[in-house]
Amino acid sequence: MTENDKQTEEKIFEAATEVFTERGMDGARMQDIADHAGINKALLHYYYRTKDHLFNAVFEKIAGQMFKKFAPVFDEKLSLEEKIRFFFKEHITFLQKNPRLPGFLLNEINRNPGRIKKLIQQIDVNKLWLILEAQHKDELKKYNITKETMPQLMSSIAAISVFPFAARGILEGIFEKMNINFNDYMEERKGYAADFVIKAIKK
Amino acid sequence: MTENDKQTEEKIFEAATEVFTERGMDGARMQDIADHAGINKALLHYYYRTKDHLFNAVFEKIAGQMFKKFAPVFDEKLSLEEKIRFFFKEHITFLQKNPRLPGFLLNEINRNPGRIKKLIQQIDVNKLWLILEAQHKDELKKYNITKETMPQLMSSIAAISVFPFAARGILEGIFEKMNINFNDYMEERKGYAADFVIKAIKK
DNA sequence: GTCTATAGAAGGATAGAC
DNA sequence: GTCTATCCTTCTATAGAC
Repeated sequence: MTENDKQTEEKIFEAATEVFTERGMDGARMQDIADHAGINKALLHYYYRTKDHLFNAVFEKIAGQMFKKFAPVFDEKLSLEEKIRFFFKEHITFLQKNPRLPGFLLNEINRNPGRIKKLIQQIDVNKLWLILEAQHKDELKKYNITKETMPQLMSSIAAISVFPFAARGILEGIFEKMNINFNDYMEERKGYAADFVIKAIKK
Repeated sequence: MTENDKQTEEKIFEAATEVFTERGMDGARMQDIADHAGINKALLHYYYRTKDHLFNAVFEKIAGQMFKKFAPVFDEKLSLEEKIRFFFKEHITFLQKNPRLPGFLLNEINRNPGRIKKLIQQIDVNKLWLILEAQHKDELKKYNITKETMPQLMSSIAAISVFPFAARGILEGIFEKMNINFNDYMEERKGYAADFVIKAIKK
């Protein structure tokens, strides 16, 4: 693969990411992607054969990025409370830089749940619980966290972080009349969300 | 409009709701809608002229239903805590019966934020706050709720209720390995979410 | 590797018979 | 009001020249 190859393939991938996240698989047009990449439609097929191949490449990259963002929580040598603060700060900051990813992913997974299966299969939830339990054995006694309520808690944390971006269009519509800026709201949310969750789970 | 008209138009609308919520505007096919309605493609155009008209009819009906579900909270003669319990119970029950609505709405609003503007313009957020304040003047002192933090709180409540349905594909993938049933999880969530939020906002 | 031109299929919309 | 047949545009994908 020559240097020039690399550049073109890269340009196509970036253009495809742009267009797919903006319009979704069904709404995206190969012509539009070619225009964004500043090249010809035929070249897309030369590098990626079909629209489906190109989409899958983009989807898997983005889905991978998204899930990776949850990982550091299980490595960091932080208290449970610090981990929660760390997560919201990092995750929301990531989403501020990639605000369209949540809507894109949620939608495409709904259209085709099988797409995400492969990625999810790699996650061993029971193992993650054991890690958390080991890391915070004593600390856990201060919180209402059990293996049984983990799904409720985890999905609530994800919801609080991800939902505002997925529902951005609605929120901005409402905020408009209250003179609230979406970015200010998200900035404030990093701390609010952490306080909110920590308070909720304390015994 | 004859009785027969009514039946056909109704059948079309129901079929369109089914197909649009399942595949989205871009992914839906007029032929598919016609098949679901058990009629001919040309009839769709006879009743709704274009795909766009038909979609808008479906979208506005669904968006209206969704927003109406938030209204009773401001009418009910309940304590703040009871209102929160009432909301999660009612809203999640509604979504259990219409599990694809969240994903559909969030996605279509992202594709075209202007679509929801008209509906949102009718909501007077400042007035809603005044109502809440009047209804719970004394009670509010026991909670960390101010006009300033209302957006954070409201969006968190919506998130906790709506997100699991929008992310259903991901959650079911994860739950599968833990032998958790999505419906059981949602049933449990009605109470969990209420406890969670009430705890979080108590002073 | 990149382009132009075009094939081939799909899908929205309409004409016209009944 | 409902159907069949068909038009016409759009879009993915490929052939073939350079």
